[in-house]
Amino acid sequence: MADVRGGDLSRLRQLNSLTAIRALRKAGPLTLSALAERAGLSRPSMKEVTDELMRLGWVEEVPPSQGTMGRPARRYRFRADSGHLVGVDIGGHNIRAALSDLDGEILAETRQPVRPDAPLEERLAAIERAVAGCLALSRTTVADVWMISVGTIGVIDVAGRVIYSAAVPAWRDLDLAGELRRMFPWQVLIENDSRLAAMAEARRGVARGARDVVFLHVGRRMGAGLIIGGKVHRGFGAASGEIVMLPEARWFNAPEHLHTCASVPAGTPPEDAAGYTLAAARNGDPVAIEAVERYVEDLAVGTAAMVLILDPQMVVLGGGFSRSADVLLEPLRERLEARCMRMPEMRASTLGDECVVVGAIDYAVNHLDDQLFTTDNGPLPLTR
Amino acid sequence: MADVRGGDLSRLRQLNSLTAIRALRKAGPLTLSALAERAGLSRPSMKEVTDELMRLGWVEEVPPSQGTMGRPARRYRFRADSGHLVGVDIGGHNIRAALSDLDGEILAETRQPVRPDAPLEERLAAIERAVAGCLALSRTTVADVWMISVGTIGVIDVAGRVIYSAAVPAWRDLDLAGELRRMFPWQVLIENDSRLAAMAEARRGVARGARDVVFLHVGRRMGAGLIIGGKVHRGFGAASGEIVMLPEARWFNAPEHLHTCASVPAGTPPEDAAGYTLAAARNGDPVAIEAVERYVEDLAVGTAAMVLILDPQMVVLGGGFSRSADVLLEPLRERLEARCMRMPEMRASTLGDECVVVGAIDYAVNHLDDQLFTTDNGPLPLTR
DNA sequence: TTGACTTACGAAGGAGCGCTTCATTAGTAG
DNA sequence: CTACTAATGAAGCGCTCCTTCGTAAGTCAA
Repeated sequence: MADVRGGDLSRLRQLNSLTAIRALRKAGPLTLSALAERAGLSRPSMKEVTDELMRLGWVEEVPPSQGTMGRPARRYRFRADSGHLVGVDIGGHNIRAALSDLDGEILAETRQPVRPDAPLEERLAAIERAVAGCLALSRTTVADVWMISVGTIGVIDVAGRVIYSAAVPAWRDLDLAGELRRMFPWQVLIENDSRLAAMAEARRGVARGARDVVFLHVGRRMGAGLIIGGKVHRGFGAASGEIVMLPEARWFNAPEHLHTCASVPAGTPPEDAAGYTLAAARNGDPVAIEAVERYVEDLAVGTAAMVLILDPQMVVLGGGFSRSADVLLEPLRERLEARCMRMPEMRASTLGDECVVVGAIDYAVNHLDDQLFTTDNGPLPLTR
Repeated sequence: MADVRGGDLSRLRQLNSLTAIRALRKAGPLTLSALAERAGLSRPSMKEVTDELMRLGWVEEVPPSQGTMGRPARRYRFRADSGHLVGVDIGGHNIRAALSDLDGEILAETRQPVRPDAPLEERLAAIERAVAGCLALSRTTVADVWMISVGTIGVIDVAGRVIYSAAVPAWRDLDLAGELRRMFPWQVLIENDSRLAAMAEARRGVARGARDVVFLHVGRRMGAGLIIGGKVHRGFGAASGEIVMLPEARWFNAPEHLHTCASVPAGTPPEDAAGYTLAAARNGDPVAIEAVERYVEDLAVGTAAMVLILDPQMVVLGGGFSRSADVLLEPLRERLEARCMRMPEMRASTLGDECVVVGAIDYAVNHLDDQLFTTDNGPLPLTR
């Protein structure tokens, strides 16, 4: 409804160009006839459209497919390499970066370890190194990149300023968007990491195709990301998904059950304790099993709140502990069934550690699509 | 993004027609020049567009405004009366109906009392009487109406079947949409009453203009309605907003604090007890004040869950008890401030008892707008 | 009442975009 | 080598919007 606007003939051409681009992005290389049919245009018209798109660098010809009847048809494909996107995951211990083409196809990935208590400069330098590494790996220059999309823990306000970050002390009150704009001459997007992970699941993970998704980040810290109507739901102050802050939802202290389980041998480093408990539960250790049960019991309360409030199509279990989804998913389902009106589908994430970087890329692709296909902004967003 | 599609010249005209309609709906009667400017068209083109719209019955001329410089300009207005919408609120004790024009301007309203335990036939007959009354009052015929939009308590599935309704026994498992289609030859919409009330607040009430709104239905029964991105959020199985089902959210039994307050004289009918307590608290009765405090304490938990999860722009306090918002709103705000990361604006509903009927109308208008302005469906949705 | 000024109207001519049609071309199948 | 298939490219048409310009219908001031 927002993007109905009138205009002259050139607008029609713009619309048809975008339709063509979209069809090519979705369905790979297409012949002129196929493209024309999909877009509802005649072939001669579509020819002009593709000619223009080729001139502008959005589309290129590929060799015709062989072995077909009749004269071989030209085929066109979207030039996903006419621009590039960078995704970054700023975690406590690691900074991951990835570079992708405009389709979100990942072309290079790097990782830079960083101490959680590293001062600001060190952390920013690590980001710069990670991104530079990606560019070098894929032989891409700064000018080839259009957008950088960053995910980080904590609450980031609408302007890209870090409001709150329990895990990374140096991060608090930082104008992250400003820093990034200083470092890179690209459009800057910033989002909370749980929301980006949710995005990744909804676009290429186990929740592909679902419009309303609740993503549970279960790990040493708890978090949640919401996809509503196929889009990241940030909330008015970019503070959505913070159910962990509500004591009655019992998320905040839930991981304690796993960390302090009596089965864990003394001297286990704290970051390994939960993993140990989960493994022990898998192997039948009754003490560990009980700890996991208490954990899931708490986890279920906050999760039920989200399910009851939103009635999502799917709940995805992600985050560090989701490697133990075999021990967690079934008990969680049982407890939710007792609490919820309508049970959503429940699945475990399969994307692993790259899930936030990948989500950052997907978020950028989504953003780009909006810019391209929301016909409001600007004349026509085609470049050379 | 979903509604970018190519097309020929007629599509451009369609786009421009819709733009004109939208401008006229939003900004009242406009001259040709004003209209052309808003739509970004030249005057001659806009003239043709309006000519066509007048031929089709969507638009009509009004007398030119006087006292202006230069030759008086023709003015056009959207003919909101070229179609009508019916809204119905099926409550436990009352059935309300309203008839509006396409702008949602209410032209007639009726109310039919009905016993909560009335059998199905009686209830359906009351609906029919209420609607017929509206038509008679406004001298509208069945053929003038396009759509009926119904709000009712309980959970209604996506197909319009009542899944669950604690308050109205006869309602359970009813194919309400089917019944309504049998009764009226109109397009049928069904929604939960809390969601419709939320819609009313977001379109014409205290939350006007807000995109993300949490509406609290506080009364003898508790409920919630969500507006996300300016639209009613139903959830995948139309079961959103049911936080009352979660014991830990402490909504379900919250009204008990008001009903069983020691200040209430013996013999007070149960439906008046809460009102009595709230009034007593307003007058400074310490026992009642304490009961209200306990009530708000519980109310705040479920509300905080919604605010933390969604981070809405605004929370609206509605439902029967919202008449006592002066006693409730401030304490609720205090408790939320202690729990939430970012405080949403908080307001009390002002729409009163008609809020659900009005919301039903607004929902229908919204739906109509979607049909009109989502350029996908059908050729061009213009009628005579 | 008249003349200057302002603003809208309506008709004419032109440009851009998409459509249909048809002869031509480049393959495969027998 | 011929028949068949399917895409190509050019020509001509119609629709929608644009610009331009002379005309019409008001207000304002003398």
